[in-house]
Amino acid sequence: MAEQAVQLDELDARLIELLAAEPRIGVLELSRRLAVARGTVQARLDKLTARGAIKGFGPDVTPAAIGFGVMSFVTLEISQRYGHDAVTGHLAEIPEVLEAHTITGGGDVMCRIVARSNADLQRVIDKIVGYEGIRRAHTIIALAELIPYRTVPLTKAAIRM
Amino acid sequence: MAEQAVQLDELDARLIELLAAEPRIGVLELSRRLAVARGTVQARLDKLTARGAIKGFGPDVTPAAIGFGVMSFVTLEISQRYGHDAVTGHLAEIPEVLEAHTITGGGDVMCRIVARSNADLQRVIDKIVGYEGIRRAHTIIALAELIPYRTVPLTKAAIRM
DNA sequence: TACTGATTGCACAGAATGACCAGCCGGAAT
DNA sequence: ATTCCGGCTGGTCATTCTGTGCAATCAGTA
Repeated sequence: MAEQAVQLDELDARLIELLAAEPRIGVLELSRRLAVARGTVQARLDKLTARGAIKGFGPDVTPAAIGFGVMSFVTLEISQRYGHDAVTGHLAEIPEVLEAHTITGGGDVMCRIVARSNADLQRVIDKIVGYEGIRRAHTIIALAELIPYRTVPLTKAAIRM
Repeated sequence: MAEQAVQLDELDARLIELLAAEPRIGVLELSRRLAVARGTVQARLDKLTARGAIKGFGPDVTPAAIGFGVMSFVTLEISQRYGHDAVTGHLAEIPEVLEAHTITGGGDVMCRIVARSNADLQRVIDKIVGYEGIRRAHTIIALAELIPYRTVPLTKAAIRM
């Protein structure tokens, strides 16, 4: 967690934006589009990835496109006796759990779940709550995606701190 | 939204897994690791991206690493008079809004918000609710990331439908 | 002025890419 | 059984990109 907040400049932001728009283009092409030397692009990219600003370039899998059309947010209430670690271990074993966070407020853990259908969602939730450490689950189904996950606007907002 | 659920096979799953683990390796290296012909890897990748199973290979920006260390889920209650479109437009203009979904249950819209600090979160929320179409906001702050966003386990679960 | 860090332009060898093609294989249809 | 077909293989080709190193330039700072 030793992440020092990286201060981006305008070139970094444009670099990320370009990369987000056309991820398969290489360093050379990037340097041409940005009108800077190739070495500069390489240095910037190395720095951004080294400092953690760019985690990676993983393939963005669309769950809906591989059969998991139902997405939902599930809030869990966990027994105090069981630590978060145990619950995390349990959730990590369920592939339909895409992410999980501890949260403030009524619930203790918020996780994002996908399933093949509403009926299948029931199965997944049963799998989640079928663990002693979890007392109850509150399910919210996502009906439509208004804004798909994005970070490009954020990088632009980050250039002058 | 013409996404036909793509049926993955075991090679697809291994391909995605490898790509997720080491995103910068090329097609040739992939073919070596998977012990298949290079053309096969190219064909598979083309098919997966063409059918939408892989949305892209965008740079995964870590908001926390560029100064936005606070993450939260905000549930919005919107006025019925204003359509979702108007609200979407408003939210889309706020860079700190990383994604948004319409949902079932008490709220109407769930969105993911980041901010530089708790104080800054207040500013962002004010910006969100400073719009007529939005009546109130319910904020849940994410304290710790138990499971970072992942899809690899899901691809494995998808191979036999 | 001297120093440091970043950027530039250039060069090189090695490697990967996209594009082909002929051959092979298993399953499905005839 | 025979034919057809899609997918996979292994190979080649010219082109392009990558990683690397280097000297020179430039801006900001000590």
